[in-house]
Amino acid sequence: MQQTLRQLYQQLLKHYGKQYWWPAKSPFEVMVGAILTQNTSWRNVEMAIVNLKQARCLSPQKICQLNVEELAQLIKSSGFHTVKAKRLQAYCAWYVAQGGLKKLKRFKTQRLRAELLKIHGIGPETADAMLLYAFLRPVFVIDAYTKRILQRLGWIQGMEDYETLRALFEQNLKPDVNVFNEYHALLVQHAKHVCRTKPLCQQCHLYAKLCPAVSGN
DNA sequence: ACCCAGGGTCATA
DNA sequence: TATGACCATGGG
Repeated sequence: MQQTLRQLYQQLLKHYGKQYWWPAKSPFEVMVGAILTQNTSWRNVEMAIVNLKQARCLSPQKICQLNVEELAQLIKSSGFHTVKAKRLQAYCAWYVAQGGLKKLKRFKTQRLRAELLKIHGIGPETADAMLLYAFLRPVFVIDAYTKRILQRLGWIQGMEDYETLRALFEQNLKPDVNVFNEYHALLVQHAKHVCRTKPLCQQCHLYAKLCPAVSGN
């Protein structure tokens, strides 16, 4: 499995090139984006972030100070805005209470992950996206795309839970922040180019290279 | 008009 | 523990 996961990475990288994630100018912007993009296309999130910047509200303090209705209006384009406004404030309240980025960077990864998961509205994927793309920790982010692609390749059943899949990657790859960064981004990129419904896409260049038995070659 | 997107929480059985 | 409802906008 170590070899196949590595081959998948090489194939994706060769085909799509580097993705240079996360599209944000600061760690805090990554964190905000991670919450806003929950079950939402990145397009809609970008508009919300632009609104926050124009209103000069893209800081933990400002987000805490705004009332929820105002905040919800600013992020309206990202969908679920009433829910996400609360989540942003819950996250920023914690962020400020912990003393900001300098203090948080001192946390060990395990501890930081556990603390993030206690925050209302921060689940495993959002926490891991923050850990990898904002805190630069070697944590592999699993999402629906990752699961679907592995299933199409015939490498998993599809019933595995989040932690099982995360362990699959983390235990079979060297803990390299740059590789984990590109790998997850490449899986997202690839998922946009393959059929969502059909169990197998014959034209997909990956299958011939990675599982000839399945692709029929 | 229908489908879904870079999820998470909560109520129910 | 395991489903299902719910949150809601914008683009295809």
